Amino acid sequence: MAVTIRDVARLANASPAAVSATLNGSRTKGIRVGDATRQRIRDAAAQIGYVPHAVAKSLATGRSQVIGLMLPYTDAFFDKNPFCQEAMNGILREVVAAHYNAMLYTAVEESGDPHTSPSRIAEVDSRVDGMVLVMPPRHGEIIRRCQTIGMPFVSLLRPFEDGGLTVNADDYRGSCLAAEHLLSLGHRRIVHLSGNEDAVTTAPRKQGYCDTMTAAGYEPWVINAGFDWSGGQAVMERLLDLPPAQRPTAVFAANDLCAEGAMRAIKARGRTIPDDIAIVGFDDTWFATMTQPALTTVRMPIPEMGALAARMLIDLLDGKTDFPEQVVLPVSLTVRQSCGANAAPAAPLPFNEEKS
Amino acid sequence: MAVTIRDVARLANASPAAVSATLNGSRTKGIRVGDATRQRIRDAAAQIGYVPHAVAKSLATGRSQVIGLMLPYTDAFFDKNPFCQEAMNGILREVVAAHYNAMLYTAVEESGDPHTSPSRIAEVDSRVDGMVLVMPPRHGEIIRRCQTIGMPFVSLLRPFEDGGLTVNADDYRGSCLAAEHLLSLGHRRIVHLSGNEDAVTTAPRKQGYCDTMTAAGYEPWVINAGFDWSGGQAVMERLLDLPPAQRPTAVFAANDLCAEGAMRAIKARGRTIPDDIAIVGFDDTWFATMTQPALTTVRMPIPEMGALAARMLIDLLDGKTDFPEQVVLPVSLTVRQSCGANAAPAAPLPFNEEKS
DNA sequence: TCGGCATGATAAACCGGTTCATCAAAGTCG
DNA sequence: CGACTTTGATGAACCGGTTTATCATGCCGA
Repeated sequence: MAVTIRDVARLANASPAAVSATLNGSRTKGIRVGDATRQRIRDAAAQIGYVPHAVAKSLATGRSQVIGLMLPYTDAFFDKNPFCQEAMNGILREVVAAHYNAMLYTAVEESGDPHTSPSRIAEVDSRVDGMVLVMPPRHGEIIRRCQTIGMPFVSLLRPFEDGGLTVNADDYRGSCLAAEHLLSLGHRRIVHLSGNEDAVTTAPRKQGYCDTMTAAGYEPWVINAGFDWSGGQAVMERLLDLPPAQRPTAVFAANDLCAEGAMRAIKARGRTIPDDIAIVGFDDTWFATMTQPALTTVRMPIPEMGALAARMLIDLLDGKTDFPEQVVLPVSLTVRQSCGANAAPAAPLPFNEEKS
Repeated sequence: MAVTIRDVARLANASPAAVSATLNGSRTKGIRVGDATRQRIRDAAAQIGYVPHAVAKSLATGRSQVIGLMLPYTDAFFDKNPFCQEAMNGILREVVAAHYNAMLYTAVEESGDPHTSPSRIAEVDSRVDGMVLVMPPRHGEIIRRCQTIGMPFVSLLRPFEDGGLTVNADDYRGSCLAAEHLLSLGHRRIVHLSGNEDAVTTAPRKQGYCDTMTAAGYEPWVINAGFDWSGGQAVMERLLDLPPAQRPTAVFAANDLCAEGAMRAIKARGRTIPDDIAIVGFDDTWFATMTQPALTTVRMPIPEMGALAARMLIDLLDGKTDFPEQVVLPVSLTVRQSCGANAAPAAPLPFNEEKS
């Protein structure tokens, strides 16, 4: 049923070798094809609708032109968090542009079933030329597997210590920006809702906040809330139970989602944002514009980070070696309404704006 | 470097055929292996860490255990709309459970570059056993390609007329539910913001609304706004310019995103939802719980639809044939605050309603 | 006229699995 | 005991490409 290279060869009165060389451009090694034959082959291929068999080609060449995407498969990330979506978007842009394809792998959190999970990791197999690892759980295990079978990989959002090429954002600096911003608005009792303990971003985000607070002469105040919004909500509810004098006047959440949870708790108590409590998030995913009020948040260039990781992997596969092992992309602060720095449209105070 | 089946055979003092039969369970046809040999082979394989070469296996068997996912690659869908994310989530759940893998394809809206797009479609190739088409643009073209090369496929959210197996939700019925609900709340001037003209869901959603309104003796009122939130916002702004007596008292948007846009416009004018204008959306993606107030919307079981589509494809690949060509899943109305039917509780509880 | 060389082309050996056809040995039955 | 079946095992031919090694030819200069 399928039309093979030998069919084309027969029709064009040529050899399979000549067909292969012709259809793959002239980058073939030892095979020379004359112009006349070349033309006959092209015509024949077009005539019978020849399409190369990608699997056979892959077996013969040892390259598949496919890169694997390893994503976490938990509600908090894959399902509900726009982060993965945006990262994937950036990755795919590069992958498609480089004429590669993407194969999806999902890493499960816990290997309760000792059969399933190792087998899924084992599937880091001959079908892909390399891997982009988007902060999968059990990252070390996966990396070790890649290393033992010689699979090239680039990690997105993972600690350098695990080895390999990594792309990260400057979490520490981002936290400094957020804390400095809130301090500059006059806040003193600023609480930081920190993220999942096992995430690589949690420690530097915590540290940046703590260092900034301490340097300014104020007490750091950290409560773990996780990356999910329910965590932010639960923690915020407890904080609102405190007597007013001990209550925070500002919240710096580890995450946009967590910030949203906190905002819900605040609004549910009839408090207003940013007047009663100011909020700053982290990530600047697309839905940070959708909260009420719109969320002031630290901007990570997520799609760009994904694109860069993919680009690095593809370069690596093409034999390039002259790039840094660890890339840290800069972050910035996107100021919207939730922090109170921007006057709300209903009550503008245009004369108070100060540049500094 | 790589360890092959022949290495295992040599070490175990057996033939490649025996190794293949042993490691693939006993579902092999003509090859019989004794218990002793079987054990030797298992030991040998474990000892030298044999991992089957998926590409070679694929070439030999003609099956790759990979299914292709064709997704639209436009901002409105892939980037900003949780729909694709949720559908993908459902699809992946089934794919992984069936020990398949997923390969990602992106369909671009317009083939401005005549080179890129056909080649991407041509990549519906030997690497996948079947395709799940998630409402890709230029659907007909892709389907035709699948049909000519005999690639099995299942479509998600596409017209029956294009042929093949399809999974849809009952858009028409959903619109009826929404319109009936608003009518029952006493609304008469209900405007429907309709979706992208080229989307398959647009017509039935429009129709359900119109039929319900007409049947109740009221004038249908449809304005095209598209699926993006900016469209909803722009249209709503124009509507708010109308004199109060002509202004709609309720909006039924084709989409949660579109509904959010409309809500923004309303809130920006200082109007309140649902007291001044009631809102109902469509889809019930996760962020419908995040709007302020929480959005009343028609629930499509998106992950379930994705899972079903994947399940159908896998069944098809396994040779089953006894299922309907066209599946239409039921929809329901999720009543939250934006329609005014629920007295707005001060404390929203939307976090727990993930299961239904 | 002959060696050297560039050109055009091909047969055959891979890549790493699966599976068909064949065969030896052992067990079963009349 | 001979015929027949079952069990255990294997060599070799696939799958559809790529690539190496080899060869035939024509052209050049000496």
